[in-house]
Amino acid sequence: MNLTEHIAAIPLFEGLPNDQIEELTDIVVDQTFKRGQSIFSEGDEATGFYVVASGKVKIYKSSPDGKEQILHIFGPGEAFGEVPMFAGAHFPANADTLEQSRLFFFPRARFIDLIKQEPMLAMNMLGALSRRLRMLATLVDNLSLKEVPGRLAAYFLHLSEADSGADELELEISKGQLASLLGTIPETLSRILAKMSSQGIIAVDGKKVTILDRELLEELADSGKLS
Amino acid sequence: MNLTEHIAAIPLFEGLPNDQIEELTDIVVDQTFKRGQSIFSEGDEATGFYVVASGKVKIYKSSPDGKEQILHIFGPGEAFGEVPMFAGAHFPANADTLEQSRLFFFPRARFIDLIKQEPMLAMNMLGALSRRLRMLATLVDNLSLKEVPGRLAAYFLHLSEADSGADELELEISKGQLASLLGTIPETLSRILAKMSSQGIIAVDGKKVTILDRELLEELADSGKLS
DNA sequence: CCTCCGCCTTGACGTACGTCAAAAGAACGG
DNA sequence: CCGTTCTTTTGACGTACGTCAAGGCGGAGG
Repeated sequence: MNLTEHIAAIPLFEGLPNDQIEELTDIVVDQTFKRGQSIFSEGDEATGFYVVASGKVKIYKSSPDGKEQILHIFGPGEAFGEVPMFAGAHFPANADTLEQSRLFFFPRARFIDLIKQEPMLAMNMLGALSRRLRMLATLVDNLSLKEVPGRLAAYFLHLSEADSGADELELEISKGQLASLLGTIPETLSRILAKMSSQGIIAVDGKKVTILDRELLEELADSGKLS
Repeated sequence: MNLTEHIAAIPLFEGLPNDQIEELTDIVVDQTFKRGQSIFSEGDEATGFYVVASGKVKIYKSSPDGKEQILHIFGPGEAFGEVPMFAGAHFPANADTLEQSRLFFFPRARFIDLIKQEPMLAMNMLGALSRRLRMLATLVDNLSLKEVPGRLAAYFLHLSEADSGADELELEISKGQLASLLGTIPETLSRILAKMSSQGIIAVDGKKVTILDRELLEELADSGKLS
């Protein structure tokens, strides 16, 4: 698979005419990052945005005392860092790789030119941002209206859905990362996993989680309590 | 001021050629809502989006047991409800008026046609969504990394900035609403306001808040503690 | 095979904040 | 001017979850 084919396969660029894909290929910068590397930090000037070709990237905010809240985790085909392209010149959060990753970088000015020419591209970008907004809205919802067991239950159900309703889930991130994504800390997550196991709602084996009682899990996700 | 002038004054439509403004005027629906009325609810099918002409609107999520978390409060000139236009067919949150409000409604299909013709409109929409995304990101940040006093301090500083650094602030929403916006409850907010007053950081008189010690307030906003 | 070093788990403990309850102001209509 | 209702305040109390600290466990490397 050559570069042009990679680009054409990115969902964000779906439905674009071939000459636009070519133009994108012309302006893209192909970059490789090692595991745990910083891609950009909050406040950095944004000169363009990224698409994940392979690997995983976390977007997060961190507090002065080192705690961090993960906002998103992006995998292959997903774009990040577009916000400052349209809203301002600096990144509103940090981005690190979670594993070795290949990223496509699109420089700001040349990309904006393309958008202005191609309405389809603009529509795709609008769609991407809207979905992002929707995810953040549910994150806020979870953080403020549910306690940790509820968030965790919702997360498992979300994973299950993404895997067409499967009962066996594979965590793709470490439990520490998961804790940060849920707005808590590893210790708390660990305790809750133990509790949910002991109640027969799920079974945990390393990174493999099996849903045993979907009913209870759903109840929990709807703000039910773990007794 | 006639309808066309109103429309032309909306930031979202800034820089559009006159014929596009005319087209917008053709498709807009002018609506009036009383205080406390529901505009749409989470899950409702979205047939278009809104712009606030006058009044105030809150966007919020609510939990089964009646608690609510406000995501945004929009005033004159601001748009809301665009997300499902691009990401799906239903609204991801609820919208209620906070006071009597006049809203412009733009039907989905006809508006999308306009976007496809006019890149400037697309760019404006992208800018609006990006700014929204940025706000939500800081909300998540605050909710998970700061305790309530820190969030409140950050909110006051934000208000002050919006008023070019003034020390006298006017709360435009009730304290109950403010509590919900900060992800807490009126009781807690009340106690913290009392504490901040007694420490001479601020003075509170009804809806008027005066910043007495900006230094301390900034320290607090950066995750400092209230002793 | 053993050691080192992340990651995960478990326990004891403190506290910020939510809940429940009651009362005092404000706001509003008759 | 007074009842009704909503908002805000204050107090007593419970608890989910964060902090601190000490092991277990498994992989990587010598």
